[in-house]
Amino acid sequence: MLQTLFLRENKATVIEGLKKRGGLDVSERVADLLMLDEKRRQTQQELDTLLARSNEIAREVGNLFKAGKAAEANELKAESAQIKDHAKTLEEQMEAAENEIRNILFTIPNVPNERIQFGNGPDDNETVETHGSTPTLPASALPHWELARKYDLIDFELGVKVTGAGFPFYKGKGAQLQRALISYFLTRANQAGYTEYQAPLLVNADSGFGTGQLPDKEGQMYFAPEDGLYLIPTAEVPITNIFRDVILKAEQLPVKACGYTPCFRREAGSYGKDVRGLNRLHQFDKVEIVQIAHPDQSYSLLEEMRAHVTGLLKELQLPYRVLRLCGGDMGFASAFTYDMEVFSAAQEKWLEVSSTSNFEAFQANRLKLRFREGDAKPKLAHTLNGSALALPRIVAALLENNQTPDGIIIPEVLVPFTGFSIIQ
RNA sequence: GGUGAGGUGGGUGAGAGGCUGAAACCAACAGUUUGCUAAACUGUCGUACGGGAAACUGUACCGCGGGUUCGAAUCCCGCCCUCACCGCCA
Repeated sequence: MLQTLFLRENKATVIEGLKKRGGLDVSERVADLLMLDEKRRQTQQELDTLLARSNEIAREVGNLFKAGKAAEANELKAESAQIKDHAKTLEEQMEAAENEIRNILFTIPNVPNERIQFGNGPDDNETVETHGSTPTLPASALPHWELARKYDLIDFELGVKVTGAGFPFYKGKGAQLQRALISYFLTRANQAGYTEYQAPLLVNADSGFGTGQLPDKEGQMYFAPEDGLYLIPTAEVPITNIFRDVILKAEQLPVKACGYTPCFRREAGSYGKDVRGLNRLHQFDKVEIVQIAHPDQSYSLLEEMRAHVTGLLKELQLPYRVLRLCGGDMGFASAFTYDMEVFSAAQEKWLEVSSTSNFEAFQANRLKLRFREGDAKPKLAHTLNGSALALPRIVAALLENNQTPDGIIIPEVLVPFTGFSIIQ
């Protein structure tokens, strides 16, 4: 959520910047909002004056009663009654204006950073880095869902029986490979200075609101109505919300946190396309890295996070590319996003395995996540997060790219975690 | 699930209709003292939204929402949450 004050002072920049999101035009909404804001401030001034008078009367009445001048006190009471009526009207107006302002703010996405290009969608993203060569597989090569069956690693049908589509069982070496990847990712995040958390998998509405899943994208989350709790779609939600309503000291920045969680996504409406095998699931595992940063540092830290993620991909010896998303393909809250994709050789497809973003102050504004320098007024911090990494598509690429007539070769860095070097 | 207690500033915790944005203590920060550290002493020490060039100043906020009253942290009603004990259980 953008700040009203920021909007007031940077109206033109905001409107221009948002056009990069596929030509989005917010000029009308912003104009409405600023008008409401103007009205809100006027109303507040009026109301404050009124309440100040009311407080004054209350004090006088008290003094008069003490002095035994009941008659004079009763006169003042009459004035107070009038003020009260008027104040109530003004309060209602204030509240109405505030609500309208908030409702408009909810519809305005974050302003893309100046380095972000105009674009309408995925086709306009720029590749900023590629690494590794795509392996050429023999004609007999299999897609990962067939390899998973051949080596008895993943059972999709069993998942359907027990839960439903998109909830696979991992089995034997398949399950062990999952555990190894999680452990490897966490170990590397720890080494990079991220404090590990094991977070709740259900969160309350305040948290969903804090990171921006609510009020808009509630259809994406599983919901337990009895308890009013949401299953997390990513560890970003519980981990970032640790810092909701927190004022940090500037010296504490950057705060680096990480965590492994299963992620639950309803993926409503995405059936039928690219959903085979591990490509898109309702439940999947992911290690997430999060940073809370000083605004001056957030972009250098974003590069650090990108290097962390690509470092993992290099170690896993997966061919990858890094995309800088264009305005039209970026998430609602993001100001700058890198997507990391690995090449899945049998499907001959690039699969997104990480999305690493700087939200600048957009999320922090909702979270009321601030920092203080010296004894200055608190300022909003910047938040960043990235997958490091999401498992299923990594597994898909590993299985496909590393298949040999003898079996599936486990990358060397993983062997200490799996305890085996080949799946046969 | 049952019963009871309670939600006040970074923490502990007082306040029980006006003098309370809130005592005291702890923590934190700045300074004095000191060969250094510590101790001691002094001072500062909530947030938001307004007004103001600034100094400063107005309003709101004591879990949340209503109500009573000239006046509510304090009284009344509803809700939420936390804790303790019992029951059940990983």
